[in-house]
Amino acid sequence: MTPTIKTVAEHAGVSIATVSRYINGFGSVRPANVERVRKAIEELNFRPNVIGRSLRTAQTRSFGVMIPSLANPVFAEAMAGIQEGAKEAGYTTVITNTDYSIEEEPVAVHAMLSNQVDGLILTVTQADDNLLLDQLDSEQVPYVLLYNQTDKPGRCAVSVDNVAAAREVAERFLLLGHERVCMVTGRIAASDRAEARRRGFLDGLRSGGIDHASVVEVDFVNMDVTEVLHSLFASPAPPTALFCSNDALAIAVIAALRTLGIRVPRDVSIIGFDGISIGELIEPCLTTVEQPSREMGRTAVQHLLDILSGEATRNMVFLPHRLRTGATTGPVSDTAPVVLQNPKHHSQKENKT
Amino acid sequence: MTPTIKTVAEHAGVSIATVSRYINGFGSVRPANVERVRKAIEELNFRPNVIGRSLRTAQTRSFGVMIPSLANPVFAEAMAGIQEGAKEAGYTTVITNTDYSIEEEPVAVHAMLSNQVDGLILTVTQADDNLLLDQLDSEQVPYVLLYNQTDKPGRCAVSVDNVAAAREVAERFLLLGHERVCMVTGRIAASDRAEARRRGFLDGLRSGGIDHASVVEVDFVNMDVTEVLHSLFASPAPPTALFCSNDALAIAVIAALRTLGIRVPRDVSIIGFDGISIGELIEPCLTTVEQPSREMGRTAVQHLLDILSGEATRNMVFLPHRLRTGATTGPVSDTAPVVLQNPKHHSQKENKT
DNA sequence: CTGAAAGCGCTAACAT
DNA sequence: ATGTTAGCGCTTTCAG
Repeated sequence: MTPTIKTVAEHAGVSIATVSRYINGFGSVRPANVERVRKAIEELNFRPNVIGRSLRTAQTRSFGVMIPSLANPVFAEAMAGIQEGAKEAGYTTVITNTDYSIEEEPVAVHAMLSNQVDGLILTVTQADDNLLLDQLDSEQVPYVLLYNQTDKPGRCAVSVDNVAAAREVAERFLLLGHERVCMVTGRIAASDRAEARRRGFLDGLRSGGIDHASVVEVDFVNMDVTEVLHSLFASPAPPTALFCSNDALAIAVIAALRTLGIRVPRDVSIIGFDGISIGELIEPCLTTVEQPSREMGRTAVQHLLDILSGEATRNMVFLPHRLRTGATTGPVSDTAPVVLQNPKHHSQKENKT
Repeated sequence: MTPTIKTVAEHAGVSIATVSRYINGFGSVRPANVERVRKAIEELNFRPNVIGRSLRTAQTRSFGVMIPSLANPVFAEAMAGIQEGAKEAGYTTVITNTDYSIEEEPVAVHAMLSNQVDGLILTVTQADDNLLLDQLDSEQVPYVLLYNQTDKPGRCAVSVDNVAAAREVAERFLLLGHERVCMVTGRIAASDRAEARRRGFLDGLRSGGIDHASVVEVDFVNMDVTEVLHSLFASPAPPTALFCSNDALAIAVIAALRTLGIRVPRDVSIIGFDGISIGELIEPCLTTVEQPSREMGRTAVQHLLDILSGEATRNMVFLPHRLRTGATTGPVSDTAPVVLQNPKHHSQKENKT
C-alpha cells in the first residue's frame, strides 16, 4: 500500500533519520534535503506507519471511549464533543459500546488497553463501587468518567449535578400543583446517575411535604413501558406528573401513554432528563433537564489531557444544567380522572436505545 | 501498567516464544508449561501489547469507519451493526465522522490508513466520481461503501435501491391523490443517495403524469428549513405532499411546518427516508422508507471480511427496503388552502444532525 | 516441545 | 546537519 520510511530515504538519497526528522519537525534538516524528502514522500505517496511510531514512543495518541450505546442521542452528542476535542489535540478515539451490559465493561476496557490507548473516557454503570475502576486506579491508568456521579475522592468525573437537577424537577412539579407524582427510570442498580436523580427528586418532593412518591423501574433497553404504565394508571389515584430519568425514556413513555389514551400534558405532565435535540422537535416538545453533552465530552477530553500531562486535578467536575421548559408540563388539572384505554396490541417490538 | 511478554516468560521460567505460542494457541506447549504461563499471566495481570503484534504481523485486526455524523440516528444504528459484526469477527473499529464536510474525507481516510486499519467502511458524499476512492482502488486498499449508491463497476457498496424506493414514494403520493408534490432534500451535490432518491421520485411522478414537481434543497447540517418552507407554502398553489430525503430532515420539517401553522397530514402529507426508530414514537408517527440499517452495517462488515479473505465479490449489494406507513400521510384534502402563519421567531439555533 | 534470534517501521541517542 | 544504530513488544522461522 504505502512504502516504508526506508524506501523514502533511499528515494530521497538521505538516511531514514533525516526523513523522520522531516516528518516530525524535530531537529533540523537542510533546506535542500527538506525539498528532496518532501518530493519523495509525495511521489511515493508515503504515509508514516503509526504502529511503528507507537511501538517506539510507547504512546499511541489515542483515547478509548466506552459508552452504553450510540443509539441514545445523548451519548452520540457527547461523542461529537469528544471527537472534536480529541482531534484538536491530535488524538484518535476508539469507541466501544457496552449495550448497557455490565459484563461488557471489563472486556471492553481491557481490549482498549491492549490497544495501548493513552487514556480512557468511560461511562460505567456504577462509579462508586467498581472493581474495574479500582484496578485502573491501581494500575495508574489515566481515565475520566463521563455522566457518572461519584463521591469517591480522586475519581475524576465530568457530569451535571444530578441531585440538584432532580430536586429542581420536583420543585417544578410542586409549583404546578402536582402532588401525585412518580418517577419512571431504568434499572437504578445499573446507573449511578439514575440513583442520584432519584435521590434528588425524592428529596425535593420531601421538602415540599410529599413523602409517598413512587419510583417505577423499567427495562430501559427493551423499553417495554406500556405494561408498567398501564398498571400505574389503573390505580384509583394515578399520578398527574411523571419524571423520566432520561429523554429517550420520556419519549417512549409519551408514545406509550398515547396508546393508553392518556394525553400529555392534559392528563399527565412529563419531565425528562438530557436535553437531546430531538426533544425540541417533537409535539408536544419535551420539558427536560438539559445537560451540555457536547461540552461535557470536550471537558472530559480536556481533563484527560491534563491528567496525561501531569496537571492532574483528579476530582468531579460539574457542568451547569438547565431546566428547559417545553410543552409536556402544565398545572395539575381538576378534570375527571383519566379513563384508561386498553393498550393497542402494538406488538411492542425490541427497540434498543 | 501491564508487563511485557518478556517479564511473563521470566516469571514462568520459559522463553518468550513459548508464552507467545500459549497466547495465540498456535504450536503446542507442554501441559506443565501451559499451567505455568497461565499462572504467570494471571499473577502479573498481563495483557499482550497489540501494537507489538501488529507491527510484526502487519495487520491490526481493525477497521476504519467513516460516516457523516453520529448525530443522525440512521448512522448510529448502522454503527451498531458494524460494531456487532466486527466484534464477532474479532475486529476493532475506529470511527471518524466528517460532519458532512467533503474536505474531511481524505483527511479522515488517510489518518485511518496511517493507523494501519485492515480495511475501511465508508459513507462518502459521492461514490461515482471520487478521487479518494480512485486512489484507494489504485492502492488496492480494501473498502466497502455503505449507503452510497454507485454504478461504477468493481466498487463495492451496501445500500437499498434508492431509486426504486423513491419511485414507490411517488406512487404512494399519487395513489392518495396528490398532484402538487415536492421533494425537500439536503444538498444533492453532497449526496449520491439524495440524487438517486430524487431521480426515482421524479421518475415515479412522471409515470403518473406529473412533470412539474419541484425539488428544494436545504442546508441539512444547520437545518434552517423554516424559511424555505415558508416561501414554498406562500405560493398560490402550495404542495400537498412532501418527500423528505431522510427522516431527520422530515422531523425537522414537521416541526417547522408546525410553527407555520401547517398541520400534518391534514394540510400536507410527509414521507421520510431511513426508518429511524424515533420516527415510530413521535406524533403523528412518520411514514417513511425503512432501511435495514443495522443489517446493512453487518453486511458491510461481512463483505469487507470476504474481500480481505480473497473471496472478493466486488459489487453493489442491495438490501430490501420497506415503505412503512405511519400517520403523516393521508389523501389530498379539498379544504381551503393553507393559511400561513408568520414563523415564530424561534431563534433557529444551530442544530447539527 | 522449546529456545535463540531476526526483524516488523519507526524514533532518539549518539557520533560525526 | 546528518547518518548509524539500538531497541520498542511481539511473532515466527529455524535449530535443537
